[in-house]
Amino acid sequence: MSSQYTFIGEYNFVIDSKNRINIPSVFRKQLKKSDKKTFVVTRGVDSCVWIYPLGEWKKIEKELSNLSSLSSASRTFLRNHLRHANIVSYDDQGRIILSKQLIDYANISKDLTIIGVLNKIEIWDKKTLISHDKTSSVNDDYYEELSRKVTV
Amino acid sequence: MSSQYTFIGEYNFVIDSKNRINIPSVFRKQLKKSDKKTFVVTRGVDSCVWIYPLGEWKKIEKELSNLSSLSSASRTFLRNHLRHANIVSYDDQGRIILSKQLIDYANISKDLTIIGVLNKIEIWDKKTLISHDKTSSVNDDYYEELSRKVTV
DNA sequence: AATATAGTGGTTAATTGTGGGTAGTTTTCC
DNA sequence: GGAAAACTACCCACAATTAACCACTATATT
Repeated sequence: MSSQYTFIGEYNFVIDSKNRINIPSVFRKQLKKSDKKTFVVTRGVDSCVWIYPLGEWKKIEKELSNLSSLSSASRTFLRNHLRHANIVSYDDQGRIILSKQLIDYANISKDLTIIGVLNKIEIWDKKTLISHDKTSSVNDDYYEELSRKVTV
Repeated sequence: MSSQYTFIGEYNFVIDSKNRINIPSVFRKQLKKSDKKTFVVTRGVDSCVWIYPLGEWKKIEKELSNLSSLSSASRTFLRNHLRHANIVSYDDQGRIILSKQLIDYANISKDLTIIGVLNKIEIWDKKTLISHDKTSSVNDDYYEELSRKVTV
């Protein structure tokens, strides 16, 4: 499964009093018409928020839709992976609204760091990311991410 | 078979004294003209209520009747859940009426949690879901296999 | 210098979720 | 059968949230 998106780089932004966050314009420009200015926002594996362009999310959905509701483990898996996701479109200024649940989950207060990770975008609370960087082995994270993308 | 619906996310609502529950507007907006503001409501396999858009339900009926890939035991199992289905339309405020049988089955009192699961919507009693979350096995082998396979 | 773009902050208007009323219909029970 | 109760299908109302605009500043571009 290959992606046409190449989100890379790191940007510092803020969240405003209405829980709006700006998606960097360089990322927005990569969206296709079929994405309809829409992202799917959900929990990341670490304490961050993951953002997918709609079309990229649809690929994930396709995989998920093969799971049978007859299996109890499948049902639980589906629920747990879908319940934290939101569909959001960005406004004329390029901002999306982040749900309170995700703000809590990612420990977001004011200053954010937005990171492009190929086919998805990560939103981190700035301080949380700094302390996460300190406590986690950079190499482990890097290879873990790679293992998901590349089959060597 | 993939669906055109993308029901995802978790929402907290209440049921009122007339057994009306609101369908989240983000879900309602996805309905097509051919669905005629109508859902099919039935027993979920867990202690919850499953809701399908009318058009989606018709697909399921069709599959059920001619899917030979399912064992006869599976078909019987599914049928026993789906036979409790009833057709409901939502009112001008976006609410449907839930039957007493389904309210009893899903153990619904007042606070609800509504979860989008791709092509269907689950209605849970809030407390029931919380205790279900605790007892559901997310650590069995199959669940872990799913986590590895599906890159969310 | 003038123009355009990006990020941030507000204001206003529309939508959403929830509660209730009522007239008509169906069901229940004696 | 007929009265009482329960249930529908439409209404209206309203607070709170959300979406749609407008405005300002700073940086980049021509």
